[in-house]
Amino acid sequence: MSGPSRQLLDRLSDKWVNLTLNALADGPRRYTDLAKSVTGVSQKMLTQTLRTLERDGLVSRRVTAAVPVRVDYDLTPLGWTLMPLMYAVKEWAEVHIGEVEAARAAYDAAL
Amino acid sequence: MSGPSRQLLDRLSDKWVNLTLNALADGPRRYTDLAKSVTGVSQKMLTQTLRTLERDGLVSRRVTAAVPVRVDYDLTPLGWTLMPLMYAVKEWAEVHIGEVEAARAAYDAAL
DNA sequence: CAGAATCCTGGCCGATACTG
DNA sequence: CAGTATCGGCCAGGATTCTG
Repeated sequence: MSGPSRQLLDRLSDKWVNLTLNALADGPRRYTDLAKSVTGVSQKMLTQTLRTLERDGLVSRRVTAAVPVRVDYDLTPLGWTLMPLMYAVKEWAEVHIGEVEAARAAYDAAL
Repeated sequence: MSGPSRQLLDRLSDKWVNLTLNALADGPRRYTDLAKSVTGVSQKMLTQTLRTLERDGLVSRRVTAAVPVRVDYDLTPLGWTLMPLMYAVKEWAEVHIGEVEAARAAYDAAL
């Protein structure tokens, strides 16, 4: 595998992409809400991740003129086709973390 | 989401994990074969990725005494439960790269 | 063949300050 | 509120060399 789709896979493997997409699974979220629900993300990385996802057509950005301004992010139809896969990976991690930790313990004990 | 399963998700989001797991989808592979089929990976990163996957119980490492030595990597039963998800993500990238590139062109044109 | 060990650097990313 | 801009440290990871 190489070429453009390989670069896209690299992007999907970014640390914050899965978390951001999953945070949008329940519908539109405001910027500050995302910052809170994506644990550990810095302002810079959240903005950078959202910009990239927007440019790639996975996320939409809607600005509501007001004081202060309001910005809502949402998954696009294309983004929705990816979300189940991201969710499945996240779920896999939660379901199998116990087995992984057991494997680590066994591996470390064998040193 | 936070805690141990979050760390595991971070590891699954590593750049080389998806590619390495997918390279093992068709059965056991030798180290050098993996180095060739995982395009762009350095020896250091391949070894590091394989070690981590082995420690996490996703990949097995079998050494055959010979001159020169032979090492085969394979998915464990646990690794096999994750593989379909990694494959689906890789497939998604290949199927939707066109739409993503179109979205990028549209985004850039709107500047 | 399958790594281990070392050195070194680009760029990722957090922290901080500022703004419409 | 939702960002942008800038600076600097730190380390991921490439290149190289060496070995069982």
